[in-house]
Amino acid sequence: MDNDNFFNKVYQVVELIPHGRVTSYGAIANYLGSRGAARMVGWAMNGSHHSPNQIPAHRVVNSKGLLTGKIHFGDPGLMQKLLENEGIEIVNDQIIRFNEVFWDPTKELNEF
DNA sequence: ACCATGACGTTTC
DNA sequence: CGAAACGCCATGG
Repeated sequence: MDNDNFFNKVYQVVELIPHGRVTSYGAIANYLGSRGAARMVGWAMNGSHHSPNQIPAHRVVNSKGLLTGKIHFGDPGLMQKLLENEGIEIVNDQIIRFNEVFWDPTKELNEF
């Protein structure tokens, strides 16, 4: 049984993403302590289907705000639809005002 | 134990 | 500004 592994951390952070906000793989990886572990975040999302909870992976995009993982949703376009449903504008698979909807765990979750 | 892959990121040419 | 290469860490075979 795995609980405190890298994956679970990613799941937690992704589930903590507020409605109408998005984050990037690198941001999560950085929050986990691994700067270059962005790939692992994506890998974790790949196993998100294994998670007992629903992982809003559609709120996780790459640093460019591009919906790179939309293909893994089963049907491309679903990811964009979900994001648009939350008030996020997307054009050409790219998030508009990505800087405004960007939610950084290391910045938001990090209390000071 | 080693090699290959992966929904990325940063740096360099 | 655009494309390519390297780096990064973890999982799977």
